Amino acid sequence: MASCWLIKSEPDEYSWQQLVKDGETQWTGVRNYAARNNLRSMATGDPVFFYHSVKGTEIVGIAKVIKAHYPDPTSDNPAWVAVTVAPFKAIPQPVTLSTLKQDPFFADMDLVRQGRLSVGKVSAKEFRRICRMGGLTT
DNA sequence: GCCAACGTTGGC
DNA sequence: GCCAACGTTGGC
Repeated sequence: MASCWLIKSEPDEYSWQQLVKDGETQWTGVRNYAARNNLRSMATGDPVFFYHSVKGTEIVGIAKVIKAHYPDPTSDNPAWVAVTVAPFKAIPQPVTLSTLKQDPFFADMDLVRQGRLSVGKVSAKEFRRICRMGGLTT
C-alpha cells in the first residue's frame, strides 16, 4: 500500500499550474531534516498533495512521485535529497487549511500540527477524506 | 550538553 | 506587517 504525502510551495515560487505546464519537476531545496526524512520515505507511485502556502493556503492538486529520492542536485551535501513529481489530478474544489483546522479528524495531520514542515505525511484515511471534500470520487 | 540568541517559515 | 513556532548556531 502506497504512502500518501503533502508538499508545500508558495504559488509565487512554484505553483500547481506551473507543475501542470512543466509535466514534471524535481522537488529540490528541502533543507530540513524532518522534511528530508519524508522525502526519503517516498516511493515511486506515491500520491502527493500539492499545497499552496502563503497565498491560497489550500490543497490544489495531487501529484505523483515518478522518481524516488536521489541526491539533491542543488546541494553539495549528499545528506539532502530530491524526488521527481508529476501532476496527477487537479482538485476541483481546493481544500483550505482553515477547513482542515475546523475538523478534529485532521488534528493529527502534519500540515495542521506542524505548520512549518514543508514535506508532510498524510494517512490513507486523511487522504481519502480530503479527496472527497475536494470533489474527487477516488 | 545546555540554553539564549537569532533566523526563517508561514498563518493571519 | 506582525508574530508564533520552530530550527539552528554558538558561547559557556
